[in-house]
Amino acid sequence: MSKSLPLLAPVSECCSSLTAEPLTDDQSDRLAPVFKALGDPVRLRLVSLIASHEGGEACVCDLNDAFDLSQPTISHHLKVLHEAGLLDRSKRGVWVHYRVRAEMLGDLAALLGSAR
Amino acid sequence: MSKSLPLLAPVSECCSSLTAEPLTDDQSDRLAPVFKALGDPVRLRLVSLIASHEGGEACVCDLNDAFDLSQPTISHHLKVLHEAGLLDRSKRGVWVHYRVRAEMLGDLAALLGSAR
DNA sequence: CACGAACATCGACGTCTGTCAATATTGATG
DNA sequence: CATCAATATTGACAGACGTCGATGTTCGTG
Repeated sequence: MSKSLPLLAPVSECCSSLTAEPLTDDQSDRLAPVFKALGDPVRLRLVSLIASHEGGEACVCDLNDAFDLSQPTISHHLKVLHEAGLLDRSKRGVWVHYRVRAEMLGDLAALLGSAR
Repeated sequence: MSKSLPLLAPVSECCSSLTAEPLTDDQSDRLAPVFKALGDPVRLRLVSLIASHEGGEACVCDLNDAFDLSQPTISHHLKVLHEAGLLDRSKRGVWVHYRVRAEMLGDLAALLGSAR
């Protein structure tokens, strides 16, 4: 039985280098869903829309208008990004605001940047 | 008609920041397949195995043994990574060696790291 | 040239994913 | 409390994806 990390443990607690030694099965199983979440054009654009929005956060209502997709579809993509640990979610009245988790992106950047 | 970039143009020629301004449709369409390629545990482990292998490259024969998967399956994953621009491929006799394209990983890292 | 080894391609199969319309939930407001 | 607006959930469906066994291709070697 392995000491399991919390579901959304920072990437840095999981693995910090691609080159020092190969990822274990566990590490790649934990890491892959995060990249998979980024591996969709709509979700990538959502992340960039939120990141570039003033205050670093955006309301779902703003995001819906940026796509030619149904509201449930956008909601679905936001859920995927949130569950991957890439977006924080905060409810303010009827509105829901999403914010990019810079720590997570930073960890991913450090991981990818570790290759010579 | 847009000035189309070559299929495997460096990420840096496509977009260098997630926060300066949102990605366009074209940019996210171009970028998403790269992250999608990394969004599979087997492929992530392949990248890390190759990156951490001596000389920064590995022969397919070494990689096959590291997984409990069929040889065609590994070959398929290597193809996906290669076509995403993440791996370079070189044939030496009967052997094929793959090498991580550090430039591509570096570009991705810079992109992800651009979030505050 | 025949054979075997390393790797790729093909075709098939079950599962996962992105999308939608319909519906549910939550909260503000009259 | 009734209603409306914002968002989430559900169920369905087509297409994409990961995997395999079988087969093809390329190259070194006897």
